[in-house]
Amino acid sequence: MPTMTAAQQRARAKADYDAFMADCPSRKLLDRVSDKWVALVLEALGGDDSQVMRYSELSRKLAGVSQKMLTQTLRSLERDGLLTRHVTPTVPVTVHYELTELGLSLHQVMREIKAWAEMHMDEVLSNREEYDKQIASGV
Amino acid sequence: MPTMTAAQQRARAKADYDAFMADCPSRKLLDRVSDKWVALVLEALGGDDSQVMRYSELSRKLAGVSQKMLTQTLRSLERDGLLTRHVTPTVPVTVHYELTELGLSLHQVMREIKAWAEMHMDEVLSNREEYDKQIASGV
DNA sequence: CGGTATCCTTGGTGATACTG
DNA sequence: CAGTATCACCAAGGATACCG
Repeated sequence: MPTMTAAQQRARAKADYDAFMADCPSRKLLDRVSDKWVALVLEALGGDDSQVMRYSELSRKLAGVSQKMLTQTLRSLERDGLLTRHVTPTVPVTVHYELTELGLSLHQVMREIKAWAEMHMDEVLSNREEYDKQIASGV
Repeated sequence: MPTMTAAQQRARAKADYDAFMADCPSRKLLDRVSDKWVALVLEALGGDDSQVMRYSELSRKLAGVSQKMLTQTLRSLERDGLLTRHVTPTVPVTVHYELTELGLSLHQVMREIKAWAEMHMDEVLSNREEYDKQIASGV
C-alpha cells in the first residue's frame, strides 16, 4: 500500500538527488564527451602524424561516420574550444581541423578509453561468451 | 604463451582491434562504454566508500534512472565482466553488485575523464559563450 | 570540397503494471 | 526487494539530395 504514487516518488527522488545527477558541474560536459565520435575525432587529430586534418581526411579515417555526425561532432568540439577550424578560400574550399591545447589535454585522457576498449576486447568477448553459455544452460 | 609487458599488450591489441574501423568489435565496445548510465554506475561502485552496493542503493544514488535502464545497464556490465552480481537468498532476496578488476580498470579511466571535465568546465563554458557570440554577430 | 537541408527509421528511454 | 513485461514516445542517427 504505497503512500506515494510512483510519479510522486520519482519527483521527490529527483529533487533530492539532483546534486548527484544534474547539479554536478561536470555532468553535462561528461555526457558530451562520452561519445564515440568525439573519442574518435580526438584520437584522429591527436595522432603524432596527423595533428592537422581536412574534413575529407577525417571522414575517411572515421570509417562509417555520416557527414551529419561528423559535422555535428566537429561543430560541437569547435564550440567548446577543443579544436579550431581553418578555412582556406581556395576553389574548391579547403578546411583544416586542429586540436587546441584544451583539446589535446582531453585527448590524453580519451585515448585511454579507446586503448582500453581495444586492449580489453578479447577479455570482454570471452566474458560475454561465458555469460551467455551460463544463461543458456541455466534456462 | 610468454608474458608481455603492458606496452606490448597494448601494441598487440592495437594491431588486432582498431576502433577506427566501422566493423571492429572495439568500436561497439567504445560506444557501449561511452554511456551515461555506465559512467554513473562505475562512478557509484568505484567510490572508496561504496565498492559493494545493493540494487536499491544504486537506484537511490542514481536518482532519476528508471528500473529498466538500471537493470539493463547492470546486466550489460555483468555480461561484459565489468561487475559481479551476488544474490543472497534471504527473504526478500538481497542482491549486491561489485566491480571486477576489469571494471575497476575502466573506472580508473572514467574517473580521469570526470576529473578533466570538472577541471576544464569553466574554460569550456566561456569558449561556448565566445563562439555563440561570434555566431550571433556573424548572422 | 565541405558542407546544409530534409526525410525517415530505429532504438533508447521512460512510465506503468505485474511477479517471485 | 529486485526485478520482468509491455506500451508509447521522441530524438539520435543514417540516407539522400542539393548548394556555395
